[in-house]
Amino acid sequence: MKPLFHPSVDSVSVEGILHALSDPMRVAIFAHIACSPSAQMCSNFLIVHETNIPKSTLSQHFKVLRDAGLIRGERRGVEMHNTSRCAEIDQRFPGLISSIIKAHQLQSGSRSTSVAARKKSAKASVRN
Amino acid sequence: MKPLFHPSVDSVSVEGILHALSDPMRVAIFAHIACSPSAQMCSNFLIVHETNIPKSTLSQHFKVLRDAGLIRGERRGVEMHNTSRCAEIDQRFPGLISSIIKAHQLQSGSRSTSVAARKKSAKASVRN
DNA sequence: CCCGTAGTTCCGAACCTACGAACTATCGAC
DNA sequence: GTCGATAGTTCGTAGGTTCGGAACTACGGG
Repeated sequence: MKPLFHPSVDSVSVEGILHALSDPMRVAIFAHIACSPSAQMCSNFLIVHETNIPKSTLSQHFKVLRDAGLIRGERRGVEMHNTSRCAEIDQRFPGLISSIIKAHQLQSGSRSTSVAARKKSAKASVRN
Repeated sequence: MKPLFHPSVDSVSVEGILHALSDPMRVAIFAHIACSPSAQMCSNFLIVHETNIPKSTLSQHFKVLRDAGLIRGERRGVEMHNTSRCAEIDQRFPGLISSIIKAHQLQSGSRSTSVAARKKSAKASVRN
């Protein structure tokens, strides 16, 4: 099988990171990985079971996060172990990731909006 | 003419901000506005003259930044004055904006890549 | 070898984005 | 007032991106 692509630390771009994290599903996933102490496999997420998102979409989201350099994926037998690359990135862009995560948690704490609902409201505001 | 839409401070979302700033042209514009002490009208930007981007595209970029709650636009006669809403946002998401701007400057400082070239390279990496 | 599980790839439909052309609004000159 | 220039917006469309179902690959267990 094709080996997974991971960008080198100094080829990750701010735009790439911001793009990857500008999706509610992906920030949620990334926040989960970044916060958890141990590696996580793809499908063991609250969000995944809450929203029963299709596998293909999920796979894409993980790919985007990998391509942005935010996470590292490692095949372990049949399943995939994902770990955050926070430390590396923090060295290149100090404080970036942590302040995004902090803001994300602040938001999801203060609002009772679900992950699914959030996306629509974002698009609705465009039409004004 | 239709009055400009600006979201209230507490209806701005992290995703919206990240999306708006995940475009090289828009971060550049926003960084310029955020750093400059006085209001700026639409077309007085280095980037605009460097890349001679069409007006319609530029207008869209400004709209995205406004809709994300990052800037405030004010019609002053025939031209438009844009000011950053950093202070307001910083109150809601402390440190978010400043760390993004810092990262952006760090990147554009260390790399000699032009704004125009950056976008392509981001897309090229997807195909691996 | 066969089956179940975990992910990936393919592809069509829906959605988003860039930019030229046509439009609106305001100011200044005549 | 009307003509023209300037600064932005809106519209339409071609090209690109994303979502998700169906079909596929990889590995492990029985």
